[in-house]
Amino acid sequence: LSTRKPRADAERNRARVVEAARALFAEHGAEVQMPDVARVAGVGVGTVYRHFPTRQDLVEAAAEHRFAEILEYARGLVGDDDGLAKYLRHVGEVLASDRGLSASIEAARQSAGSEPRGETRTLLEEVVGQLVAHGKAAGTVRKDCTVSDVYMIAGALSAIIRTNAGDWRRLLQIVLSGLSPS
Amino acid sequence: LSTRKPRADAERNRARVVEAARALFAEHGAEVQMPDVARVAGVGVGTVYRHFPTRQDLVEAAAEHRFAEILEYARGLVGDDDGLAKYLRHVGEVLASDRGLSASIEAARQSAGSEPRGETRTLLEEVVGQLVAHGKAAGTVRKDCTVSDVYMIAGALSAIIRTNAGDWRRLLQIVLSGLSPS
DNA sequence: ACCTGAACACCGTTCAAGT
DNA sequence: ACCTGAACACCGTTCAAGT
Repeated sequence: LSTRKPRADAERNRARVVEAARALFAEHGAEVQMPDVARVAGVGVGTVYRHFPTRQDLVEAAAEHRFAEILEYARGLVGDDDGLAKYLRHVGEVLASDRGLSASIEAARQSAGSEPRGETRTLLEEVVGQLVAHGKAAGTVRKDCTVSDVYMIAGALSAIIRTNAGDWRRLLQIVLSGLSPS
Repeated sequence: LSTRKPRADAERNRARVVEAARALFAEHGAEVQMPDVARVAGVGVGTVYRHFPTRQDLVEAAAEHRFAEILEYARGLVGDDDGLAKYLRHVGEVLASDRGLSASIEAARQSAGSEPRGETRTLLEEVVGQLVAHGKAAGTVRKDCTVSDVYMIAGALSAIIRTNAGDWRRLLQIVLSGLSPS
């Protein structure tokens, strides 16, 4: 795709839309409406749709910095024997603090066939693989644990947090116990 | 509330609506529309709303027989040392075979403060309590396991199944391992 | 090139009119 | 007493007109 210099005001508007979306989704979750985002961003609805063809695209863009944040944290855990446990706890914390994020994760999965598209997600998968591998070597993680398991568990935590279906820390505790070598 | 004999056609219509809803929700999941239910049931939309004030009420009514089915199965597990594991596996099977059911469970949780209202759900809670207690006595279940844990796990399975976020049998395996005595 | 916001489409829900 | 379905409300998305 040919990406030529966008006009200055277009870029500014795009940034404003993402910023408004971040704030609104984090506080109110997925029920935020597009006209609201436009109003808070100070642009017309059409502008929102120009930059993000669908609501889902906006939700994902608003969640992107959270993934970057999580990736950063995960990198700091490489080499830690309890890295996987700490990683999942951190994911839980972030999800619990940003109501829009779990909606984003879920919705992204609904649409895409095989989910993690985007630079950040690919890198994240790599780092999580290292955390799993290190845990196995250190004897803190079961030999049959996979990166897919970790994704699925993050999805489960996300669902429990989003629907308020219970104490996510308790679920994490159970799951981590299940992932430890017998 | 005063419940006086409803008219015969009203009762017949109600049954038709539930029957149509069961079939449609099970096959197409939560995206089924109210006018579709009305059409398949052979009644007007207004009639659907007369019997079920809100879409959610209809979804729950359509899911009721599944809960009854699960309760029945759970009763047969009382006294089985692996009752809890078998119970959760069965819940997974049912959820995987009825796309509307997990939507129902999730949505019910969204609305109600403390979820399990209705006769069946109360009885179910009782039986699950017995399964947990028996497992502890038999040494197949951790001492700190609670009925809430079991509900939360069912919720997690439901979410994974509904969003196609992974292999629910694998999640079940991990969680059961986590609930076994160390 | 990009922006705006009125208009459209879709679907849950209501209610005036019928039997 | 209950049923019907046209009409309303709401919200995601589009597009004709503007700059």
